[in-house]
Amino acid sequence: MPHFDRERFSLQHSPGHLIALTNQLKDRMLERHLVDHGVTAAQFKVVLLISQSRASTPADLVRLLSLDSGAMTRMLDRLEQKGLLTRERSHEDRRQVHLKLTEAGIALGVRVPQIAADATNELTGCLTRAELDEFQRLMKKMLMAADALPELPGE
Amino acid sequence: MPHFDRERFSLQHSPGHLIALTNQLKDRMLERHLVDHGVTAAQFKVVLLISQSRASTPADLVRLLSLDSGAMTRMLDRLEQKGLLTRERSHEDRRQVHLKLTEAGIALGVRVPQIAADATNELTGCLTRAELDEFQRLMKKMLMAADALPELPGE
DNA sequence: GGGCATTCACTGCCTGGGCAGGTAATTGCC
DNA sequence: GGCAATTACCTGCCCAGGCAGTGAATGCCC
Repeated sequence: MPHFDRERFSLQHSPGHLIALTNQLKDRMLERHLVDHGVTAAQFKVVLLISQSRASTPADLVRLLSLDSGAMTRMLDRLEQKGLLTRERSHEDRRQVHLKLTEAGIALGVRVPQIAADATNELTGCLTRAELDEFQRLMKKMLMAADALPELPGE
Repeated sequence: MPHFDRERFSLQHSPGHLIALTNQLKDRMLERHLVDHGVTAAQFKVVLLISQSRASTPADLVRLLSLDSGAMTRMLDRLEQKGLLTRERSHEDRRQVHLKLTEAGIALGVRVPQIAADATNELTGCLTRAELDEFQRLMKKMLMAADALPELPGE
């Protein structure tokens, strides 16, 4: 039996809109914590993944972040522009581009987990541990049902 | 006691990234249901709110959707361009612009609740009723804690 | 009633994502 | 070995949101 029907549909109470608002709130909080470090919420994800050695090419990032390849190219343009990383064509596979953080990028990468943890705590601080666990479980359930959860290599 | 700290922070398992992925999935599903009707997920919200008489000016929409005023101007440009609505300067308050759906806009507005319900059911179909209720409750809790839930006039 | 703050809609400029198409390199298959 | 399919990255063209600043209209308050 479906949860919603035509008569009862109200945007304000729909899960979809709540998700959009929650996502917006999360980004705002994260941006606020990041503003002094000169990067945006979107850029921080890239720096974090490279810093944690989870990604070393644009294709890695596209897979991990479920983003478009074209968007990633431009994102890396901006990060390169800011002097946070460098691109270098791979020798083994000349299609690939190797990403390496600069010194500034490494320094930022060290700070970034604490910033992300702070922002996440600010968002979820009003929830109990059990509520937070359930919240994450439900999102994973929906993502897995739609096969939209990128699997993690080496885990 | 905070939920997260620097050492344990992994983007893939963080609530923030799960929210982003869930939001992305929701938009993809909604776009797929809407593509035959010639509007995007963002545009459908505007048509729905005007159709349900919850908004009649750009300022209403900005409040209800928690969007930027400049973004709304451009959104309305596109919808006007598509022939879904018209703008008319208010006579009582000449700062305001009254929004009115055209016939095509009204026709779309009739269909849109069913489409939204279908898309929402597709997203949440894997949850039980209790899980869905809890999911919505938790999001409202976070939004209210941050005062980021637009209150609904007349409810 | 005049002066001032606020509201409303809009504009320019930026970041950001999706899609389609293009090119080069690699892989796989016969 | 050669050819087709795939992969990786990039580009142009969209839609979309945030921020800052503008100008006009309104409300407020003395």
